[in-house]
Amino acid sequence: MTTQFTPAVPVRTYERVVEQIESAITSGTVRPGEHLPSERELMVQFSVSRPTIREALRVLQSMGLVESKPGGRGGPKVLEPSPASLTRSFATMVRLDSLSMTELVQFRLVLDSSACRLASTLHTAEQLEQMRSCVERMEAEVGKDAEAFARADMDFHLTVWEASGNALLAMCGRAVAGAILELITRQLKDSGATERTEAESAALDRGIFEAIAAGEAAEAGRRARQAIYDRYASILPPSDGPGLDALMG
Amino acid sequence: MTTQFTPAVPVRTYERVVEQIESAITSGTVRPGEHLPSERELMVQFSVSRPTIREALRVLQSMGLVESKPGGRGGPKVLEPSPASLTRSFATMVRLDSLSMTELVQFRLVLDSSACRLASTLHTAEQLEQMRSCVERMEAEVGKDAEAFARADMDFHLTVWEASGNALLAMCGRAVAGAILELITRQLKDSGATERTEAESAALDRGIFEAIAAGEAAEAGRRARQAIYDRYASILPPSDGPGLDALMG
DNA sequence: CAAGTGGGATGGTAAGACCAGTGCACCGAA
DNA sequence: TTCGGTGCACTGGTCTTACCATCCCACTTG
Repeated sequence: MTTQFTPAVPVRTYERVVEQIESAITSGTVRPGEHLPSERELMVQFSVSRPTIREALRVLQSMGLVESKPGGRGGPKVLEPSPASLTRSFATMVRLDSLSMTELVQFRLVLDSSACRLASTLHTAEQLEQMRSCVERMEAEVGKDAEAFARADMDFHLTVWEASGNALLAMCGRAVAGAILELITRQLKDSGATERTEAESAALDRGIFEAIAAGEAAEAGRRARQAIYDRYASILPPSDGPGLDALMG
Repeated sequence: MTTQFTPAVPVRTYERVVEQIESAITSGTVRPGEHLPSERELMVQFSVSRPTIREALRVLQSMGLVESKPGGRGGPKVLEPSPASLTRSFATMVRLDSLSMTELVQFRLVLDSSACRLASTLHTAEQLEQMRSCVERMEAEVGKDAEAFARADMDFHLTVWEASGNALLAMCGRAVAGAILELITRQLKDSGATERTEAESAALDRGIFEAIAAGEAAEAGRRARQAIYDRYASILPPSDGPGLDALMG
């Protein structure tokens, strides 16, 4: 025997509770909508104290797996799967990492063009109709209600992400678009100079829509890239140009 | 006055503690590597009891923001930003069936090919050397140490993501790769059938490396796409084919 | 039979205590 | 003087107990 002892890593009690409950949920032993035993019941079943149970429940809650409410008969409720936790993780990462505007725009360029390619072949008739509606709303609001225009713009992209059939792409797209929007509005409050590009934006989005409608994946991707580039390149430091250009070929 | 009372929503004490500490971290008041006050100190500063502080810390810990170890002078340590929490979210969602493996692979295909394109033009000499080293490590471990091979493989992609110059891309890439790896290895434990593709994987990665080294962005992206496709298409349900094919053009 | 009231269970929070591990400072030996 | 070991103080981990606010349900009462 070659002294193959495994390190005696200390394992937190509440972590084991988390593991067991988590696997009970993912394995379907308890289904969404059902209730776990109450804290007092769990502390008996796990042979641990209530604070330990509670710490475990807090972790599960922050993962979006369960929800605790007082009173309701029968303890913590198992929630429906939801992207809330992923969205939050993504958002905190974006906030935490002191990302540059260029990185955000670059990332969105990647996501958007891919989503458009996918949407070109995977869209449903209904989604296509919704895209058309959004584009028309944009065109109708050019130069009028800036907020309504922005909303229509966002709705268009939401629909595209939806139509890509990839929930991950959709979630990241929403998160990064939100982050960009936030930074932009903050930045604009300093510098002024807002609209005037509305007409161009609407035209770009219509171009994307038509490529998607025609099912021309490559063209849709190209137009999406170009749209992001045209819209945001001007607000990025010129020194960051290579980063964007590398993706434009 | 039009009866504009806001609902007296009960707010959990530990949630407020989480918020305050979280904003202290995201705002940079405390930096990664630094220590928060000890639990006993925090319970004085927040005027709450220790269990409340601990529940808040468990939540922050599950978000990957802090780490608690006994002894070390000065309380919980603030961690470097890491994709760990994102990785876990991905894996959990797939296990809960609210995300398919195909979506995960598709997402990685998008990220990987973009990262390779960027890396082709933005890489430093040092990073290039590191990539070469990883590829050679892979080739040396073919058919030998499976774990060392996997590590070299992962290191290669880590370097590529690093070289892309986009921290967001890198984080998401690491997260999705980690999730895929975790899910795959679990799946393999059930089905057996592992190696034999190691040689092919090494060859694919070498191809990517050479395209990056040559600065051929488009070719690097194409090869990265192909590599993901070849490696994972076989484990995905054939009905999900269109999703991947749409990106392969 | 309906409306209101009470009880009982739940989660939220607090206070106090003990244990095990860690790091540092101090002190003794080389 | 310097190196090494020992002890102490502090940390987090866990447990116990307790009290409060809330909520659901059943029972009582009109």
